[in-house]
Amino acid sequence: MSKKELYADILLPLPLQQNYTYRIPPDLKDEVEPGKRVIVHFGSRKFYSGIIVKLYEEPKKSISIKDITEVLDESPIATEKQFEFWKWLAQYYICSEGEIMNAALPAGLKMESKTQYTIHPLFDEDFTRLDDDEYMIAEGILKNNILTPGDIQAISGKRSVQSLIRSLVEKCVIYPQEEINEKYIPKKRIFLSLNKEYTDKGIMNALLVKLEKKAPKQYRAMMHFFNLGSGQKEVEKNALNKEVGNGATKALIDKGIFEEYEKTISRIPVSEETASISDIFLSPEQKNAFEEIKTTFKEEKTALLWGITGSGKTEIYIKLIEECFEQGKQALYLLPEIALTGYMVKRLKKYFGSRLLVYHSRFNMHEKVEIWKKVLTAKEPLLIMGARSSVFLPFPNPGLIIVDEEHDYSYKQQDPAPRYQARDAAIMLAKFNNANIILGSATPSAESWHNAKEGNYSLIKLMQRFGDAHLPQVHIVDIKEATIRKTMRSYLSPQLFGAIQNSLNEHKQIILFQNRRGYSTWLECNHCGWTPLCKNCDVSMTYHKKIELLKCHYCGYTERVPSECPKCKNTEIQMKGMGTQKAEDELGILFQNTGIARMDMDSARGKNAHQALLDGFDSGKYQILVGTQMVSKGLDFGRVEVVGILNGDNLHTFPDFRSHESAFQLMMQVAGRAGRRKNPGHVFIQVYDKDNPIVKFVENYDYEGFMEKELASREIYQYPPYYRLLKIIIRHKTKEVSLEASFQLAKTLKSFIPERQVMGPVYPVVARVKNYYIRQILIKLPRLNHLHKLKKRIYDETRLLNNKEMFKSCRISIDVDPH
DNA sequence: AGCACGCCGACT
DNA sequence: GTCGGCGTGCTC
Repeated sequence: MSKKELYADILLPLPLQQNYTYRIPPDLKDEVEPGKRVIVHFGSRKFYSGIIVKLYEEPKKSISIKDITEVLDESPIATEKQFEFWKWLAQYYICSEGEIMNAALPAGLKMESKTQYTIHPLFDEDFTRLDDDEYMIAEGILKNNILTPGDIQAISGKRSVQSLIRSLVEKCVIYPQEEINEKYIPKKRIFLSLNKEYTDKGIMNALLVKLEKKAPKQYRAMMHFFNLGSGQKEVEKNALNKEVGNGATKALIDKGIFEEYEKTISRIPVSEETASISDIFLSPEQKNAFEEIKTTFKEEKTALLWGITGSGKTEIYIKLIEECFEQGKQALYLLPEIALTGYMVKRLKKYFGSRLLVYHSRFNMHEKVEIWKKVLTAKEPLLIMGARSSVFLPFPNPGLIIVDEEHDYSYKQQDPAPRYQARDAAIMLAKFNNANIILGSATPSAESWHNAKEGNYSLIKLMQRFGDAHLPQVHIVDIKEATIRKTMRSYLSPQLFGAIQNSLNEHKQIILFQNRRGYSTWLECNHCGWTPLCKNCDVSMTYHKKIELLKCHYCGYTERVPSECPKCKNTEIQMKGMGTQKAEDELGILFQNTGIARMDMDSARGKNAHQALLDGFDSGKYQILVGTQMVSKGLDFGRVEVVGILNGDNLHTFPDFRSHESAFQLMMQVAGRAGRRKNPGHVFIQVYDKDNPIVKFVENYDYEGFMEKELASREIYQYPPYYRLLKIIIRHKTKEVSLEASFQLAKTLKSFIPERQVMGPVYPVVARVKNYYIRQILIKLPRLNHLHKLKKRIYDETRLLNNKEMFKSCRISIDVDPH
């Protein structure tokens, strides 16, 4: 062991621009290792858990270096490979490594100290020198021994308690203390096993004979023990109690027949494989695709699997996973978040059983930590099905990455940094690990399609529907005409109405798509045209019938519905536009005695609500399902024959360069829900503009035709995939400052970026959110290799602007490859 | 991110 | 004149 001092660079889960150096005290020298978590003192009082990224003997020139307080882990919880990956992501998405780590680690592995107050050791219980508030706190601390800042706030009833706390500490009443606790708690259960002397068969038999006569309950307990344990030598105490009651179990423990002990158990559910992969037979087309994909992998290229809905992509994935398993490696199967709740997981569980782990946001932190650790220590093949954040799992040896529904925008993280695109991150992850990667979609993104056309990816096609299934027929319905002719029934054209009616008569099911949630989109005064707007944001409020409130979909602010127009005192306020709630209501009137379910962010909230809705639909409890985008993903119902898109003209709330692409993808996706089994389905797209070119492409299932046209316009207008985008968002509490800051920044940017590539500054579509005025600048960058330098320059310019006196309180964020 | 310090307006 | 608001800078 070297006598030199040892130092470590610690990565903290905070948006800090650099790592911080700590000294390793001699007694911890043997415990430290890159990848292990440590507790460090950071700032004036707080303790945090950080990760050791590097150890070295020469200290950096720094004024003061603190010691590491504690080493948390016995073995590393992150790998050096991950550090590389994080570093690349931080650089690419212009954020700090701390922010990446924050997104990567499950909450259970991150710790932060909490301040608590105890009785001051010098407290003399002299209350006369205290004022009223101080007196109450002193009483409280004597009663409870420990108070949190929240307790102090509650007792005093004050909003701000800092000065109160300061004076109490000065007067030796309370004493601050930092408490840091491991958040992850292993799940422990009490188990019972036979005491050694009873493992002898003769003794056990004698005991059983005795118990059978004298203590029938205990005899039953013994029998259950052998049953429940099913050959195992131990059984969970609770399980036995449930069968025979506490008394018998206790008696057997007291007699010394059972030994009682605590054991950590896993939260990861165990499941059996119920189907064999060798029973999957690929069609000639699938077989072909499978071989093409393997050739692609040999060439170390990314595979793009373009397969129409129902063409059997999943079977190919399963076969690929099997091959990955044969090499003893892990496979990652990425899916959009909501697709993970459904049947996809169930379907793969059949083949992979306990070798399949699921990872998404609805798992609690304890479960996530266990999955993290299981992946980290995986020596055997594992399949992880997960949402975007699962690209951060600590795979020791990933062999295959599947990005299904590759075009889905939910792969891009929007708001808190890091604003990463998980599909792109997955490609990088594969590169870092020499893993195979396949992107799959029925409607590949413009980016991936372009990459395939350029030869960067290999394109593999699946153009036939599996089995006897046919593609549903698409009907474009002109509701402008129907409205003039007054043949509309609520929001349904006669064609769609008739189809629903027929379908119901034949006991089939219907899915309707409406891309707005809430009841009506906005309210409007009949006389003066006044519309209620959110007081914090520049958007109109949406009426939600169930809660009878107006709600802002941006900040969540709610308001009562006005009984009269505040402008002209008119009491006739009309509801305009339709949301899913209204659609549900009106359908209920049109189709009485019909089960109607609504699926949107409001109805599918909570851990099980989404699944309950789907189960209800699957079991036939509901005949009609009406919903937002949620109904377009990962649903597979055999009895759906009719799919209706109520308003095919404006699927997108905002016009942006991607709105055509996403409208096309969305309609194709929704259409794919119909006729997934033997019966041909029908898709009705209601439009006001029957010449809408996107709808025409959908009608003919002409993906290639659409993409050709779309890419041509992207090239002309310099949008992705031909150019990269960088969106700079400037926010400030006052309008003028946000204006001036954005002008100055745009001017600076134009000094080193060609002027026509700097768009703006402009107001975004919603120019004020949560009382912040927003401006944005869009930068278009040619697809060159040396973008890191340019990005750095752009970032530096934003920092420079931020440092100017006038713009100190501007919040500037950069979104790389925005959506 | 959290916290301390410091500078301005509304109260005793 | 103080209290408490927020804006600013720093954290190994």
